[in-house]
Amino acid sequence: MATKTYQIGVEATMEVIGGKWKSIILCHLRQQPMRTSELERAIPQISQKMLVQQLRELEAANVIKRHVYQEVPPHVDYQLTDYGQSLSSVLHSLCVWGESNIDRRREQGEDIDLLHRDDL
Amino acid sequence: MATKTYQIGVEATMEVIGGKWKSIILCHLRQQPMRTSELERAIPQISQKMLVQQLRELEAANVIKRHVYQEVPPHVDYQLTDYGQSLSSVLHSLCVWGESNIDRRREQGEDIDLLHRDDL
DNA sequence: TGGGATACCCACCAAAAAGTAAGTATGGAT
DNA sequence: ATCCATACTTACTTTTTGGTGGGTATCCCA
Repeated sequence: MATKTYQIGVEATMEVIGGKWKSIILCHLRQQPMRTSELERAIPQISQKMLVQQLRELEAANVIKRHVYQEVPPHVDYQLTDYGQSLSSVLHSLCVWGESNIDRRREQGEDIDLLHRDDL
Repeated sequence: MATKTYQIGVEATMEVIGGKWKSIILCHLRQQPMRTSELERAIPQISQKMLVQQLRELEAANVIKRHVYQEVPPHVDYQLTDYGQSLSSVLHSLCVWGESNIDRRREQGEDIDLLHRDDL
């Protein structure tokens, strides 16, 4: 079997949280468990297909856990695993830097808006 | 002019450091200024085209600076701007989490290798 | 005259990621 | 019988990203 080789740690991190949607999903789940429909509302630009696909990949990477409530209509939520919690400070710093980036660009005259700041 | 709207700060961060290569390039530049050929050696999987393209985008985002030495043969290097430096702790935490992710996977029996740890 | 070194740039093509729109399944309420 | 809500799933298309192989420019040196 071939050995998988990384040059530098960040490569492995980006396999887990990289891509257009994963870090956004994780930042939301960092604050509280959320069900599919809540995530759809929190991330209005995402398609249902991408949301489900990204959730499956995050589950496979063991950073989130899918919890099914035995109810009708169906009720499912997603939350960080303990391992996913270990990403919490990384995710927080990603949010905070983005906020400062937005502030800076706004000061330079860009017409730019941020709806939710990360408070925790 | 349309207002650009972000839901959450991490979206803006990922515009700057997202994609397959940008965070890797930045992690290398975090340690010291590097010239094109050094970056090529440090990131052996990247093609010349992608390297140049990503460097241009990082320059446009104002996180790195291109420095031309007036010499023959040509000599150029890239370094973080002051603003790029503000990403330093984010980049470091991305490297460190990746390292722990690799360690964990190795403990679980994966055949996996990491060449360079982030020491600073 | 032409080769070496460095740092590109460009045209073209392939692969991967993402978007769209529709369909499936469950069981309760009307 | 039909509809509702939720949480998917699938087929198909478009967009984005990445790869290949070439070419340009400079000046020195043999």
